[in-house]
Amino acid sequence: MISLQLIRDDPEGVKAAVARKGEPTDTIDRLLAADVRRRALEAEANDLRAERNAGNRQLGELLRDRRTDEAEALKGRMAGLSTQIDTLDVELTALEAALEADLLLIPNLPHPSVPDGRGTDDNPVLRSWGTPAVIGSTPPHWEIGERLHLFDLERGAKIAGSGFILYTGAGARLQRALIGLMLEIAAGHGYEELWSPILVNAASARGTGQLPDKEAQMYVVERDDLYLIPTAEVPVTNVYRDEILAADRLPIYHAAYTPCFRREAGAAGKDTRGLLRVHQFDKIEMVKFVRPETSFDELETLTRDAEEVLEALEIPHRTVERCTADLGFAPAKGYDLEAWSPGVGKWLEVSSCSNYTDFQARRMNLRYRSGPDARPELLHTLNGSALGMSRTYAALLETHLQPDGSVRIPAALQPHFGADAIR
RNA sequence: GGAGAGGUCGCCUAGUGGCCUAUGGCGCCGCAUUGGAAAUGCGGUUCGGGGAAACCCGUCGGGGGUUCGAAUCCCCCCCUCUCCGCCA
Repeated sequence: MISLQLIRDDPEGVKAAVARKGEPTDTIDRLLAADVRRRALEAEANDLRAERNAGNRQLGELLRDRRTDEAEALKGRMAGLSTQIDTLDVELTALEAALEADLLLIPNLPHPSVPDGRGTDDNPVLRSWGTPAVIGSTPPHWEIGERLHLFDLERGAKIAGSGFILYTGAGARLQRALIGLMLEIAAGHGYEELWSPILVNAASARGTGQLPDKEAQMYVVERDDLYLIPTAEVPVTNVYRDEILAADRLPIYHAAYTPCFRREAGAAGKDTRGLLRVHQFDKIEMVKFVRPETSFDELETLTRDAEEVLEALEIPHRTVERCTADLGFAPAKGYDLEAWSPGVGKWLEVSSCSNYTDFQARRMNLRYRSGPDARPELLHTLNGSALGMSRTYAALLETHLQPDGSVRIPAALQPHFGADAIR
């Protein structure tokens, strides 16, 4: 959520920034009107409370002194005050709820450096690594996987449904090896490993911005009011929710492996073959908690850390900057890593690295204290995948398929996989 | 799932309807003392909202209720601990 103060101070600037993301701006005027009204009501209720507090103090003294008649008279007046306060409170509570609800719907403002655009086609390519193989030079990963018995899409669908992958034998081991390598690389960059819950409560889902914006994307365990995480970003970013961290603890880097669950509602038929778009996939997520003035530099190193995984896997890839239309609800700026899939003939998004500035921190009431006597301030949060597994897995199979039908295992992965090829 | 005990300002803790405008200790910060320190003494030390400020308001796990008035009484929920049951 963005700062209400900022909306008060510069409503037109906020509207312009929201409009750049293509999000509606009508909530902003409504919000400002509600804010004015709220503050007036609050001041009024505040004064009445001060009066009641003083009166009650006096009433206590009267009762102690056994001045019963005076006490009874005062009681009558106090009761009237409380009725007035209650009336104001009812309106105030409703107003605050509406204000909060509106505030939660306003996206984070894009950083001025974010390029304008209408969709993914407008994402500028910043850099690329490796030489993409010619389209059609290799079969798609689902054919490779079937021939080498790496995964079983039909039985996965039988067990859970379409989009739930059953990995088998060497295919399962490859999955585990990738997780091991990625966690090891993250550890090498100073990310402390976490192993977290993969169901979260509503407060956590709200904290990172999944609620209310992306509720339809999540699997919900209604009976227990829990949500299956769509990314480790949710549990890991919420680790310090409602805390005040000492500045000398910053920056904090965490990395976590988790399965991720996404309903992908509305995406049916769109790049869904094989491992391209699945309901459950594995991912290593890096999360950073940093001082505000460092967050954009931290985004650059975060992105580099993710790129290094693709380099270790020897997969040609490119880094694009997400334009305003593709940036997403909560980030202020972000990059995507796209691995080349010669079998599918597409660039596959395998990582998304974003700076959320204070957007998530404000929702989570997550602050830090710059010195012993300093006021708590919001810190900045970032996260990036390193990497999303199933598409990386697909690109890996297609990239390293050998003429003899085997798949070469890149050197960095061999210690984790325990062999130099899948035959 | 059942029974019980708890949740108070970083930590510990007092507090059974109005001198609670929340006690005391530890820790921390400042000042005094000192050549410097320790010890000692004095003062400060939750977080948030409003306000130029003085100051006012809220905040005792969360939400409701009773009352002129709730940390305190009642109801619901969450969390922690102990015991029992079930169980990977």
